[in-house]
This record gives sequence, C-alpha cells and structure tokens, in this order.
Amino acid sequence: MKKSIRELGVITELRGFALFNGFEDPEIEELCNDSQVVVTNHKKELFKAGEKALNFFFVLNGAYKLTKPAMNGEDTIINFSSPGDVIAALIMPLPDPAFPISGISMGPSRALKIPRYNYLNIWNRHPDLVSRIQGLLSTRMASLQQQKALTKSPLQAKVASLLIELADRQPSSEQPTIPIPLTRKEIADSVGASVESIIRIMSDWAKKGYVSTNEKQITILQTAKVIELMGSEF
Amino acid sequence: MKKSIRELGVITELRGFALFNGFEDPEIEELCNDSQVVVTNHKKELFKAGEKALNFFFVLNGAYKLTKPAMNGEDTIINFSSPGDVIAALIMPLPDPAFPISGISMGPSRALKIPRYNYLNIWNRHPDLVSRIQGLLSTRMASLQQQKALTKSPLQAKVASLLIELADRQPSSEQPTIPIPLTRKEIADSVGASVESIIRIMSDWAKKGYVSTNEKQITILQTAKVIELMGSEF
DNA sequence: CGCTCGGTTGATGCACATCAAAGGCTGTGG
DNA sequence: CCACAGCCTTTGATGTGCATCAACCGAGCG
Repeated sequence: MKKSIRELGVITELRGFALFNGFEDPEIEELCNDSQVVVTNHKKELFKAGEKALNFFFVLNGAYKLTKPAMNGEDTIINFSSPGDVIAALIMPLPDPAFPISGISMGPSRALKIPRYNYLNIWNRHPDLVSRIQGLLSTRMASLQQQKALTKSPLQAKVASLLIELADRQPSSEQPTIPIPLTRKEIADSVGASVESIIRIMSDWAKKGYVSTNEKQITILQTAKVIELMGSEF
Repeated sequence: MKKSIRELGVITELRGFALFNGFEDPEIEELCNDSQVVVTNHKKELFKAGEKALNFFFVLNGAYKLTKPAMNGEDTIINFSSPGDVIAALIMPLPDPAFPISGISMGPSRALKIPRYNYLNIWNRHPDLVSRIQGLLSTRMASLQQQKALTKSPLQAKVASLLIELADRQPSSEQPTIPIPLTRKEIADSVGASVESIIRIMSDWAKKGYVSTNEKQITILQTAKVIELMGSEF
C-alpha cells in the first residue's frame, strides 16, 4: 500500500489523461508528491460529507457518485465522476475546508488521493492546470444549470437528459453506452424521483426500443427519440 | 457614454469591493481597460443566452437575474447576482464561448462590461484574483448543489431555502432583509413552481408572522421558524 | 438455504399544477 | 383627464403526475 507512485507506474497512467497533457514525468511526479492510490470496492466511501478536506482526488478508474445526505436519510446524487475528473479541487483554497458531499464508489474503482498543500503550493502555480480544472468545473456547472432548467419538465425529460449527458462523455462507436453501472435507484436519486417511477419509464422505453438495459449496462438505441423526450432542449 | 472609467470615479467604486481588496488604482485601471459601465432599467436584457460571449461582467449596483429559456417559453431563473458578483468569468477561457444564460436587470442597475481578452491576458495572470473568483464560484456551486439536494423536499422547504440564502448575503442588522425587489413570479421561476403556489405559501407565512412583504422588500421576521421549514437542512 | 438486493407491478392518495375570474397599481396614449 | 393595457397579486375549483404502500420474483452470496 505504501509503494511510491512512481514504482506503481501511475505516472505513466496519468500522462494518458487530458489534464496532464504536455507535462513531463518529473513535473507530474512533483504534482503528485505524497499522494497515494486508493482502491475502493462497490459502495465503499472514498470521503464523507462533513469531514475536513485534507485531500482532493483524481479519478483513475471506475466511477464515483457524489451524494448529499437529505432529511429522511435518503441521499441525493449530485454528480457522477468518471476517470479524468478532479474532485473537491474547488474547495482547496478555502480556509479549513470540509467536504460538502460524500464520494461513494460504484463498482471497483481507483482514485489518486492528493494532499491539499499540493494544490495550494504546486497545482495553483501552473496556469495551464488551473485553466484545465476550470474547464472541468465549467462542464459540471453547465450540467447543474441544465438540470435546474428542467425542474418544471416532466420526469421523462429529466431521465432522458441524464442518460444523454452520461452517455455523451464516452462517444465511443455508434450506440452510445453509459460506461458506469447504474441502478434504477441511482437514477431516481439523481433526478429526484422514486425508484418505481424510473422503472415504469425505463420499462416503457425498453418496450418501445429506445434503450436497452443488459445486466449492468445501459445502451441508448435511438438517440434521436431520447433527445426528443427532453422537450427539444439542449 | 464614452467617458473613461477613471473620469467617472469607477476605480474608487471598485476599490470598495472585496474582489479588488489590496489592489492599487493603476492595477485596477489596467484590469478594466476598454471596459464600460452599462446602465440598465428594470427588465432590460444585459446579455442574451446564445450570443457570443465577447465580454464578462462585474455587477456594481442593483441586481440581475440569470435565466435559461425553457420549452414552453417559460424561463427558469438559475441565479441572482448582486453587487460584487462576477458573471460569465468561468466561460472566458473556452474557445469561442457563448452565454449559456441570459442576464436581466431587476430594477435599475449598473454593471461593468469587460472585454474577454482582459480576462485572458490580465485577470488570469493575477493568482489572487483567480483565487477570489474561484471563491465566488464555489459559493454558486454550493448553492446549486444545495438546491438539487432539496428536489424531493416539499415546496415550502425550497422557498425557505431560497429566502435564507438571499438574505444571508446582506447580514445587516437584526431582521434579515432581501436586498433585491423580488416578485412572487420570480420566486416561482427560481424554485420551479407556479406563481399561485408561491402566493399561497407566502400569504400563509405572512399570516403566521414569519415574514413580512412590504411593497418591494421581503423581510424575514422569524429566522428560526423559516430555517425549520427547510427540514433541518443546512 | 435463507438472506439481502435489484427489479417489477398494481392500487391508492396527495401536493401541486392548471384553469378561471377578479381587483389594484402603473404607465401610456388619445 | 380618462380609458385602456399590462403586470402583479389573490382566491377558489378542478385535475393529474408522481409518490407511497404493498406484494412478489429472480439472482447472487455467505
């Protein structure tokens, strides 16, 4: 567990992400000083809302859901983080920051846990890096705003919007596929609905051939139809 | 209209905002090169969703609502900007950016319109400035996340949360007051509800003495009660 | 083998939206 | 100066999308 980042070949791995494009190995190594790779199993908590934020994270592999606890014990899912995402960077500059949300693994995942002072002393000094992180933030912000704009839309529109957004990140081949194992309950927690309602919608769409939901993977079969359900937004 | 910023005494005005704390007049003048003060009347559009974003804005005075057009012609209010806020800074670094939302004046207001290249060439070079802007962003992000976490809560909770948030920014004396002229319709558009529902809630609260709504000003009389209505969140 | 977890389906109820109608207030033009 | 239009507010009557409750099934798993 306490092997150095370099030994593990993580540097090479990092070089493959857009965030570190153009950086040399020694630079990357400096950025990740004192960092460690954390491996988490399904449903394991990476960090917890309310804790002091002494680190931030870079997702290497798998996926994490970021949740906020609500009144009745139910959690709301704020966001899904995929490989290449930076988590909690925005709050690093605050004095004595605390995580506003929890991060929970979806399936086996790996993340790089980086000390806060690295951000303050090293990351912050690289204008390129700061600028790229702002780009990620911009995307996240746009997504939240888009969701807020859909509050008055019927539930179908919200689900459609979510599926399109998640699938978009991985514009692989023809059939857009969602690269994370997503249960109905997680969709429900994300759009603010009940499991049963989501099931009714998804079953309906599957019957109509809009989507297909093999074991742990959701595939969008008729993108045009799904986009139409969003209410010609986007 | 084409008077220089300096002549108008804007520099002095800017020095009063936390964002420019510690900056000298010549520096501020450089930051605001080629900028102009825009004065807008009630309901006038400062910028429009979809337009190319050749500038960003700094709110001097009054208030702006940031809205996103929705399907039926109805607009959703994403955010309220008060004096000291920076608008659209986040999208400046993007290649060929466009405004994702519209900015509309609430009552007579003034904003400083600053060219995009100022941000790219000058603002971006001041680590302090970038860091403070990230602080503003962090607040906005937290607000959006908070709202998302409330989707499953009853309407009352959403309205309460909105009032508390808006009042918090101006922690003047004892009675928290909302410093912007806010109609029921605007509250409705912000929390994603109908005007009628908002009216019923506000009338009820006024009757119970939780809030008072003199002409164009909303005052929270019993903060504790209102916070309680949020469902012990926050 | 019993357990938990994800999925599914139908019946019932409620919190809101929607519709309808009306009064006050402001500005605007004849 | 009055009439008219537009905006904001209010109240009541009616409708509905979705939550909630309850029950059941299949699959993985210790």
